Amino acid sequence: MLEATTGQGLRATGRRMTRTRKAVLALLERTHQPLSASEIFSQLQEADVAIDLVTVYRTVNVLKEIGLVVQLDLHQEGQSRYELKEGRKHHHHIRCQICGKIVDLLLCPLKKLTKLIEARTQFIVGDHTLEFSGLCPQCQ
Amino acid sequence: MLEATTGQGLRATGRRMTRTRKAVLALLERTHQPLSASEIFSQLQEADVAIDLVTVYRTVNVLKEIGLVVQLDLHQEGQSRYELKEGRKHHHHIRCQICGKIVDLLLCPLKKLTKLIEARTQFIVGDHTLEFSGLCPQCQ
DNA sequence: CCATTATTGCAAGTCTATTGCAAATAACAC
DNA sequence: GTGTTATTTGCAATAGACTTGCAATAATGG
Repeated sequence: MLEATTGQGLRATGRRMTRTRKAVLALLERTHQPLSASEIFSQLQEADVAIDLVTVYRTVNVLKEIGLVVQLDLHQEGQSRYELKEGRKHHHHIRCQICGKIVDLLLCPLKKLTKLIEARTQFIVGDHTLEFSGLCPQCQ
Repeated sequence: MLEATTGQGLRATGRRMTRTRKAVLALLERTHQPLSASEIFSQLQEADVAIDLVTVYRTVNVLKEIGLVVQLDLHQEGQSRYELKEGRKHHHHIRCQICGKIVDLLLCPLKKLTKLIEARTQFIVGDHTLEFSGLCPQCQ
């Protein structure tokens, strides 16, 4: 059982662990692709979990706020995707331009670069987005 | 005068250099920030150039297709921005989370990383997005 | 200048995501 | 378990970015 589904993080912020939130977390747990809100919606429908698309949006936002879920804005997709955080290290992704498959890149090369950018621009760097797209082995 | 506004790139693809396309190119030339479609629209209105928002969208798409303009998807902005290419080197940006100022980063550290990703994932890498956000010197 | 064909403006539509509000339900005290 | 209360949900409506259909307009080539 996911630590998350016991609801500590939620209750600690005055929120409740509900059936729909459990269902979204469980779906994200058994899915190994970052999912969009509409994908979460339709996959839960197929699994006979009654949930409104609006509730999906509200749920992923809450899960993001309490740090259980990460929001991804992949390269020119026009929609956000969500994946479980679950103590995983910060990482990036590559997405196949043809079949849409998304693969994790288990690295982030940007720590040194962040220092360099801060020195050059005088900004304080807060966050970054790094996403690749290309052709996966099957689609080449 | 911008090379672009003479229209070779357009005519070479069976397209025409029109007053509105010139106006969009000229605006992008004199503006040193990447602009969104709605910003292009409103700034042209202020400059008394009659143009429809729909035409702005179609124009930036054409300019992107013929390679005069680059489309940026900045970090969780929910809209695209456009900047002139004009022979400039591929580069990335940092955006202030408070005032929205966007500064060019005149570097791209990803050539070696691209090779590494191709070796590890067997993808052929086609493109990437790398955008930073943070606090600019004035907003700190 | 004329004919052809690309381009524009307007209206309507699509898609992602958000908000208001009444009804449902989880958490908690008893 | 029962009841109370605040959170959460579903539905409808709305917002914002962007696209499409189509008739009217305007740029090019002869």
